[in-house]
Amino acid sequence: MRYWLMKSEPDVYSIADLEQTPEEIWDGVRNYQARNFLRDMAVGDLAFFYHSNTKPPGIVGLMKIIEADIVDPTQFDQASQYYDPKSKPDDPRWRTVKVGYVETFKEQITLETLKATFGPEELLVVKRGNRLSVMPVDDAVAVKLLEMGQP
DNA sequence: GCCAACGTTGGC
DNA sequence: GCCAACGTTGGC
Repeated sequence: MRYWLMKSEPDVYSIADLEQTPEEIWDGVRNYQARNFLRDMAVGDLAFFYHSNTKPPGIVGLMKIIEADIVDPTQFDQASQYYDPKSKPDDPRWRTVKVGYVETFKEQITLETLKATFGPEELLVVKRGNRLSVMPVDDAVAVKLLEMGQP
């Protein structure tokens, strides 16, 4: 079982939205490195939900991978902002996962706290200029994050 | 609103 | 295939 971190702008999609659903296809990722990480995910993996482009940014909760290797439907939807005319239905370019809500942390772990606790080599999200929206999290770091989120 | 840090595009 | 220009992400 592996741990991951996945970013979303809460104005677009927040952990409160996921809690209401409470499962969702994680669509709209259009970056090859992030897609490759999505491809490596397996059912049962846990992922930290990170709110980006908000004040303050940080980890707000936990979700689990409930279905792996899903074709992202938005790539064929011309009405979607994620529509990709170069992707062919018989050879979809963008695959993703379905996530399920697990919990919202009592307190958000802010980016400021993350930077104070972890180095960029431990946790990629604290690295300056990092734009990757999906990334792996080491077991040891994940265990610490879970402790921080569940005081 | 600014701008660093990329990723993508397109001319050559 | 190179690389300048452009666009986007996302913290500040």
